[in-house]
Amino acid sequence: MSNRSVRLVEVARAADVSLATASQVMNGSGRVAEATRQRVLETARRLDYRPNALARSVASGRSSTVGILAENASGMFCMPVLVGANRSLSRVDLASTLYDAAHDVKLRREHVRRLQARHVDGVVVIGEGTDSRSASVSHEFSGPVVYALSRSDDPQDICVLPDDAHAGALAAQHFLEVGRSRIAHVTAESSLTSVRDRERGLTEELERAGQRLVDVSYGSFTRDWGFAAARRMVEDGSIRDIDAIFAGNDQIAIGLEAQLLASGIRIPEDVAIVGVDNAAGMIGNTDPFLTSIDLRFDVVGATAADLAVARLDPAADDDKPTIVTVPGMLVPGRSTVGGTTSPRSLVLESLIS
Amino acid sequence: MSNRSVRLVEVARAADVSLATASQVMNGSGRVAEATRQRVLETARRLDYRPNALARSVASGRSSTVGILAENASGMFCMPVLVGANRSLSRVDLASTLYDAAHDVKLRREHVRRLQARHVDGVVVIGEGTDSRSASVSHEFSGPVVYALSRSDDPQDICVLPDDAHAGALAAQHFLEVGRSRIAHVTAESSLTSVRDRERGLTEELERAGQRLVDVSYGSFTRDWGFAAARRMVEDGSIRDIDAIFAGNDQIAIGLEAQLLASGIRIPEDVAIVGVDNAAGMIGNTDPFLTSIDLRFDVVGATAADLAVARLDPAADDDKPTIVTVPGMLVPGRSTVGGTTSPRSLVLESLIS
DNA sequence: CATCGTTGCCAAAGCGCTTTATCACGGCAC
DNA sequence: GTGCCGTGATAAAGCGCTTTGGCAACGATG
Repeated sequence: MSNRSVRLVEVARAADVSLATASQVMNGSGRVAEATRQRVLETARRLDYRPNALARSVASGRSSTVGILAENASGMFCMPVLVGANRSLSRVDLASTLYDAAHDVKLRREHVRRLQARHVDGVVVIGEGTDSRSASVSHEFSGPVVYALSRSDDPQDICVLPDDAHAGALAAQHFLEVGRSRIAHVTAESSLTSVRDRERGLTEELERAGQRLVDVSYGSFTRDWGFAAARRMVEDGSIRDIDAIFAGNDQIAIGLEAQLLASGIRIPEDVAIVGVDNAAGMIGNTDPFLTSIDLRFDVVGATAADLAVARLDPAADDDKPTIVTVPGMLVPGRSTVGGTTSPRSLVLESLIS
Repeated sequence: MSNRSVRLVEVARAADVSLATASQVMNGSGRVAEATRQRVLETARRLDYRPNALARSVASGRSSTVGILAENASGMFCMPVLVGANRSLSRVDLASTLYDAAHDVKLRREHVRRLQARHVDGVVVIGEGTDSRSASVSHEFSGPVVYALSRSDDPQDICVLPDDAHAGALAAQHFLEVGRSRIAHVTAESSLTSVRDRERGLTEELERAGQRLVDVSYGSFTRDWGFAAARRMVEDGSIRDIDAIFAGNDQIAIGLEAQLLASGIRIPEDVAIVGVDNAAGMIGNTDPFLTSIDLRFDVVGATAADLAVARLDPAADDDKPTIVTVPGMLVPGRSTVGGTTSPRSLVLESLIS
């Protein structure tokens, strides 16, 4: 109810300068004597002046707003990206307006129009993962467009993705650190870039240590595939040749764990397991059972936003790496580091869903 | 790069009317002959005119934007609320700008200022649950402020919350439907409103069927509490008097399940379990093990937004129920309905014993 | 002393749209 | 013919700020 807010012109009047000068003081442009500048700032503070962002926008042509177009905001991975992007943006005093296409092409088009109508300064498109593709909207905007967690179908566009190869390398390093060397990889379709990249990172890092990957099974990102893969390994005895498994994601990892434990194989004593996604962390569980690689989606979002912000400034916009990757982080759990191996832990993790 | 967009004045010129008339056609105000109106609309379409939302805002004083202030966007429950609110808002062509206070009081204050500066038409504050309280910001805005998933500390404010009592009733109904009648309640601190409300709903519904609650244990919303409670029930034999447990949330439910299974009690044959939160659904798992009550946070968000929108219209804003509750929905899983004893359950059982 | 470059400030012209007050016009009643 | 009224359209005045061009005043320069 602090209804009528203070106008810049009132500040100017009170500070005994012109509106123009006051305006220049407020956004540090133009030439203003230090004394005057201070006087105006002081007056503004005294009157509790709040710039009217809207008027500013229409006058300057910039809305100080970045549009966020989520391909599907309900998706599991969207939130951290959104939060990261939002944090970055609010640091530089940019607002973000969210539009959720919810996988609906028609809705997405509408949203693009809305973003245009609102004259957002830039756009961050949030996809659903390394292997998701977004229809490019770059040509529909005059400002910068950055794709987070998705590849645009236009190779010119800037995409920010988690570093899948690095994730694989992290797993390899961790296994080596905890003394494992006979590693298997149980993952999803080999047609997926993320799958291939993770495997590449894993093998390269192993090779650097003079080791090599013992076994690879391609399937899908599901718990059932984890079950099946583990059963196969147990049945054909190949589990004997292995002391660690890098799982394509946490779902697979949980399936593996459950089946292995059921077959009397101890985790991590007999087989250590690392997953990807840090699902436990996502739902706020510290001290997880499963060691997992957090792909740092928040950083992906923040990076995308930062890139958009950087491109906002017309200066020096030439260096254009079109794919930017963000390194992940290994979150240790008892599935590799051991410690109290309570059966409880496993039950917990697998029961959650 | 469809750089320069069409101005309303160009539409006006092309349709051979004045700017004023065109403007009036565009937002249905003023008196315009039907023929003229059609001509203008047709011209606008032909030229692909997109109104400049910013200019409109500054001229009309309304920004067509609702601010969303999240107490902590990273919280598990925020996303669905946000998505729901956003969906509602975009239906009436309102943009939403998100500000995440991340539990930081100072940051929150800054965000409030930003929201003021941007002259948002209304605000939706997103809290962290029925028992979370939000500092009222209603007096800092001239427009409507609605609190979702949180109670404002000013009793005048409008708060939208999940219907905890209804959740309890749903659980009771479900238990009765699947033939259970000796129900226990394992939940968190009895000082919490949500806890008391859920219990009230549960007992009232049971009483309606001539049954009564057999046992209640208060603890906390953690797995460990679920364990402890189950152990106690097993040890003192009270588990014998029970054929179903309503758990305060999914974490407790998981703890219960794990411990009960470990004690050789079959789920759901011996004891059925219902949780609250639908955590499985949240991470995208259909066909969950645990039957759980989805509190419909998305609807909470949508309702909050709708209320804010309704209050936007100066007309008829008098009816003010300050607490609005949203009914939840039971999502059946195998912990009550049984069915295929999936490998997972088997694993769990064999693993424990 | 005339010239020039700085420095500090401001008047005024937008930005693209909304809204209000006004006006021209044709029909209708008297 | 005069007066009135309803209709449709418009000119013009904002909205609150940014930005440009220009103008004094001043010290430095030759």
